Amino acid sequence: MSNKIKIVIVDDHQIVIDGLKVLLLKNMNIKIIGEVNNSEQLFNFLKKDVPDIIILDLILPKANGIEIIKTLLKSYSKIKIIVYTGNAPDDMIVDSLKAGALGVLLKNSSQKEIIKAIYEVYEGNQYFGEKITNTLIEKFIINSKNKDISYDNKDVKLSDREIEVVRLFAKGYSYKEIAYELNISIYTVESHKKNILNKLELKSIIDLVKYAIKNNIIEL
Amino acid sequence: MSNKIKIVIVDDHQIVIDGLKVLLLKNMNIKIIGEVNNSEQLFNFLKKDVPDIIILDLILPKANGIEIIKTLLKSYSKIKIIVYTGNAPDDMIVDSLKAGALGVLLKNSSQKEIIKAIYEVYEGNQYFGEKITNTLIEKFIINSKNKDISYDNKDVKLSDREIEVVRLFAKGYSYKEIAYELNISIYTVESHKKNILNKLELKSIIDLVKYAIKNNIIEL
DNA sequence: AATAGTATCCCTAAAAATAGTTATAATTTT
DNA sequence: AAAATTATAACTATTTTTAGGGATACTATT
Repeated sequence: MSNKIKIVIVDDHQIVIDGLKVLLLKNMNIKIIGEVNNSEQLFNFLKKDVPDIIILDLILPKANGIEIIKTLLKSYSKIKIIVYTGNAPDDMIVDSLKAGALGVLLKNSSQKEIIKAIYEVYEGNQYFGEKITNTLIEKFIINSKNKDISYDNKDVKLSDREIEVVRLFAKGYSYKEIAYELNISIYTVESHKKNILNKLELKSIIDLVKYAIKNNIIEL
Repeated sequence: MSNKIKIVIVDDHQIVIDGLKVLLLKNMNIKIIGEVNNSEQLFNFLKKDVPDIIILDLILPKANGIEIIKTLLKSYSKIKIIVYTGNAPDDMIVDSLKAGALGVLLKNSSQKEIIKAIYEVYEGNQYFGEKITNTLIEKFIINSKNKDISYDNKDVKLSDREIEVVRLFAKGYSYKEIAYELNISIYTVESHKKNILNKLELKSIIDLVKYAIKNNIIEL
């Protein structure tokens, strides 16, 4: 290998970056050209230098990992993305693959696995860490076949007002309380909720709570 | 310092352990005597060797960090605990302090901070990482003053059946669906729910969903 | 100028959830 | 052996939520 594989690490936990650095610096074919803690820093960095591979933590503060992947690949379609995640829910991992990530590693992966993932992904192949369950891969295959269209629709954005309504629902407020809090009619709250559920293709308030947590609208 | 400070690291992400090891091994006064990935391994380890300080990730698979701290301090009251966490919600951090943790570090802490935390906590002092907000500390102080009693009550354990009911509620099932799923009467589901809410001092299903997520009963 | 989206409000019937109680058999703990 | 907990079941009245509609005014966007 004449040129080293250029890598950027994106993780909000410094210790993870430090750990990865120590681990990857041992390898002569790999060069870490950047380390950033959030998506903003990442996009700023890319203006200056473009890596072959980005190792991306899916769960970053105030950012949606899936959105990052999509935005990234729109502008830099040649960058290979390895999702490197600790506690991300299965669905999110599946979504990241659908968004275009090539590799998935869990944060309890061994050194060997990480290196292997980098080589595989560098060649343009998919790589799944050992502990990525078959269930998850199946989910991905099934979903990617028949749900590719509906997935794009999930790009919908809620209006400020709607987000406010979601926030209050997720905090456990009733229709009545939300109406009072926002100084609007109970009917309006109903309408908002119906619209929100439609937009997001969700079924119930329970789903709304989970959505609110996933999207940093409320704190768990 | 004649004897080295003995430390055990508890984290389900190997990379975090690796990172911490590299970082702490530079320091001559500190010795890592153990590294484990979950609470089971931790308690097994402690049967053999007891450290001065445990660096504990609050969010571990299938375990409640707060419970770990309480159990730990019951049997090993001299161990100092530093909570080392990435994405744990504020309330959980507050709870960990109330449960007896001495230090709190976020995973984006600098090396200096980590070392400082270890020294401080070793001396028996509290230590909060730089980015621990004042709001959080205030929360802790306020809560610890007037809510110490009600906190102890939170030690309540749900029965297996109750956990099952929580799980289904948190997945968005209705009373009817739960009754059908568990082959019991809708009235029984009602009773269970009422008991659960009472026990946990929760108000609504929304709270139940959050409880289920926090306690790893469902995946987000 | 037409279209799409946002924010607001209204109505009703049916379904579901809640609050307040009670009760009983079985099991576990003290 | 007595007390507490668990799992089950029941009833009723009230409140809340859901699932169907429709409707108007304002703001962007095309």
